[in-house]
Amino acid sequence: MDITKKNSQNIKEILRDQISRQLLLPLQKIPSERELSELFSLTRISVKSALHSLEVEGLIYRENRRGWFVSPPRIEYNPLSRGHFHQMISDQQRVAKTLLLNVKSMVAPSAIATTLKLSKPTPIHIIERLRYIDGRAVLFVENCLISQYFPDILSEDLSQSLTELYAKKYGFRNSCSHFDFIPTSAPEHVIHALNMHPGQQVLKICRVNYNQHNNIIDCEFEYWRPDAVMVSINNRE
Amino acid sequence: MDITKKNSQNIKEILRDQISRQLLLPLQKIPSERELSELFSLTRISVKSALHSLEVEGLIYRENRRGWFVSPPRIEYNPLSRGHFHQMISDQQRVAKTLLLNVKSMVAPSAIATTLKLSKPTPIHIIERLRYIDGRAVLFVENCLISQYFPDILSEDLSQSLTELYAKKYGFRNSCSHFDFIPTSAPEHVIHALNMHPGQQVLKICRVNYNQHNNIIDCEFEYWRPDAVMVSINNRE
DNA sequence: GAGTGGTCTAGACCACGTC
DNA sequence: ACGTGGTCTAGACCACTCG
Repeated sequence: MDITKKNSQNIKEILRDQISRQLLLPLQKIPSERELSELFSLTRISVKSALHSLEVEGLIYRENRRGWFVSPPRIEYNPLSRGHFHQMISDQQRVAKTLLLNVKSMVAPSAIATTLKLSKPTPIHIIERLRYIDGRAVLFVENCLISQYFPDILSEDLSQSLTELYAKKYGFRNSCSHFDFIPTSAPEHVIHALNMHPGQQVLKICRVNYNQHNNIIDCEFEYWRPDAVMVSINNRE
Repeated sequence: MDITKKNSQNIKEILRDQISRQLLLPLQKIPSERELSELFSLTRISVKSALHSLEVEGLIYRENRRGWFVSPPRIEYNPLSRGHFHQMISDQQRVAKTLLLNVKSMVAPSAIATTLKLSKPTPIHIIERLRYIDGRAVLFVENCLISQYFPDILSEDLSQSLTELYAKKYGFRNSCSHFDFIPTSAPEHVIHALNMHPGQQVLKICRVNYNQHNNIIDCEFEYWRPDAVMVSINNRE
């Protein structure tokens, strides 16, 4: 009876249902907004709003101007475990890939200087990388290294695990890290690298690393597609 | 020149600016969508989309059909620290309040049975509470207690800290907890209690608690307004 | 060039909150 | 009773992706 009333609920239920029955599979494309609006006799604005709400739930995601797709299961991210990215992903029977985007050297701008607790102008390297799971770009990572601790690091292969490189090349062990997890939106260059659109939500993770002498040696900003991840922590006392 | 082109960027910048200059203060109401659409010569749909993107960023929030408001600073939530809710909030110079909404007793439904690792039908109590910071409802909490561990608990004051009550009345110490943090949307009754609208994002936290004998005694589902909180963790090794 | 989502207009009615 | 956001129509053009 109320079919005309709550059409946008309708389309949400049907898509949710098709996803849970696996008629639509992870990474698969959903029919276009125009097709859906014909199918359900809705305007594109209404369709868009329904899709948007499934996106927030984490069931589907967007690639900018490419279309809507079904989200794969979330990765469990455990900040207290030692493994690095590729190991974490393969432990969960998924395929990881890392792409080096960009390397910059500069004096730390004020936001980063604050995070690294620098009291005077200090040279840093910024390493920008893009990480894929099962071929999908889900994570943009920006590492900010205090240059003096890492002489000659730019000549290394920077698509490998940096934590491992720190240990092998410089003998640094991670004695302590601080993490912040913030649901927010991402800066322009991140949005672009992830094929997202300004105004979409990400999970931002700020991490500050201390070596065995309790010096801050670098910090890391991670921006995750919010449907791709959940944070999992075990607190033993 | 491009004023007609990117109006929705315009309104975003101006509101962002007014918020950062504190011309608009936390908890203060923003002019209505209709007023803004006149001010900026935009349709309400465009205004709504601009507001929505500031909402995702965490700068403003909505109360269902009441209007848009400026977000106060985020609370830092540290899952590894022992303090309970009221202490955590007052440590950050903010004012906490807890409201008991509802108490139910039932056999654990399957989703909760899974979380509590129950192998057979088991009676539980569900305690639903709403938590306020500075007068704003930001957190819906659902505690699921395995009844056999907590005889007669329903006669206690359930708006106090449950962790403390567990210790005082039953001698339980928390030996270990497991946390999951998930950006997603919330069930109907949660949305309603938080004055939110279906399809809005929340930060969902699932917590499972073990006592000193390593038994799971309860679990907790928290749903936070996503602009109200950041998760903060220190990992000492 | 065809198809996609992103943005936009100029209205309308509804459901709910507030007074 | 009035103001608020929530939903919706029926179009349009733009920016980008893909083959």
